[in-house]
Amino acid sequence: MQSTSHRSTPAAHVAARFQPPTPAPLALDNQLCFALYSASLAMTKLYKPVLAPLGLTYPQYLTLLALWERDGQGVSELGEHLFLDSGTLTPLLKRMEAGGWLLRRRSTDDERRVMVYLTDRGQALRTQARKVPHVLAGLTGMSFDQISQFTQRLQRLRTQLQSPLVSPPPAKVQP
Amino acid sequence: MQSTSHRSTPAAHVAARFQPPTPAPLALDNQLCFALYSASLAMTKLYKPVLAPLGLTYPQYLTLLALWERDGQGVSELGEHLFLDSGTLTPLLKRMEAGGWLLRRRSTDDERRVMVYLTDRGQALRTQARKVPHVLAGLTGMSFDQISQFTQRLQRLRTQLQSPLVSPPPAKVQP
DNA sequence: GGTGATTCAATTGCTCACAATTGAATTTTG
DNA sequence: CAAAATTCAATTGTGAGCAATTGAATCACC
Repeated sequence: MQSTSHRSTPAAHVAARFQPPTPAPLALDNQLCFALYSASLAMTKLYKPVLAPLGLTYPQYLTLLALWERDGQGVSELGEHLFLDSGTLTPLLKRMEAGGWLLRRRSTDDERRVMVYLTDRGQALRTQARKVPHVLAGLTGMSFDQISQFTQRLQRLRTQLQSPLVSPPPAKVQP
Repeated sequence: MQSTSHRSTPAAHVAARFQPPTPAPLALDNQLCFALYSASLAMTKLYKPVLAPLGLTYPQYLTLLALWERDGQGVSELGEHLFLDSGTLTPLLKRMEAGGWLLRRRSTDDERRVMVYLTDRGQALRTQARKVPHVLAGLTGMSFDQISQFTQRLQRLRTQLQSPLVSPPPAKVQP
């Protein structure tokens, strides 16, 4: 039996283990996207036990970071900072409101907007959270400087991904 | 009204906009975790329109990459490669089976195991997918070398996150 | 060779993440 | 000012991601 690809029955698949070695471009370990994806999942898993005692999930913690930096943001404003949309934030914020971290109040100026305010409890947590980055920095085994540089590189990547280049600029005149 | 923290009523929060500037360690943009998280989301969004014509989601595409590299893996074996567990993979693989990309067959050797085999359709897609990394590389505006280096850095980070260091080794004798 | 521990995938329940749509509020235009 | 377009958050539906549990199959040990 050759390693060519005439295998349509389930039975034939059982022996189907050998195939021409995957050319490097498609190997999982050569994918930037997979390295990013799996590293991000690993980071979430690392944060989980640190945040669980505080009663927070990872995206909820990020939301608090954004609110500690600026209290009283609208939902979409918050979404711009966190790169999340209302479909994600609305239920998340409702859970956080139920948990007593924040309040959601419709703006009096513009009743379409819903403003998000930290409660005293949400404010107070900032003190507790101050050690979180240090704990995590310790867990990564990276120096402060390494972390800072890597963070900046990822921010640049994010920016590039968000405004992707058109590979060959198609000579398009105005329609 | 001072910027101290006696704000318990909703009304008081409406004016609560000014606070002592967040010390750098808690700023969203100084968090490695957030840079990683948001870059990963941005990558997923970039892939979406590229994969949608193929009928694949991003995690499904990663699963195919793993299977193209080695057909006929067990669920947990696949999970080790993708860093995902059965709770994630089982429904994902069922959807992919329903879509005709792969087959799930219980192993005859060990009936606890479920083996995953590509169908002809799943195999055939590899040819189509060959251009995907190039398309994406183009969109990132990074050179092949830059991509490769960044990928390796992220893999190292992932490894570090997965086996975190214990900050001060607690002098613990055997119990 | 039986039994107790282990190893599996599957399931359940919860939380994101996002596309697409809805409906209300606001702004722009005629 | 009234109609049309726009801007909002919320909702709906789908697909992850994972902790915890279940139940079957296998293995280890006596």
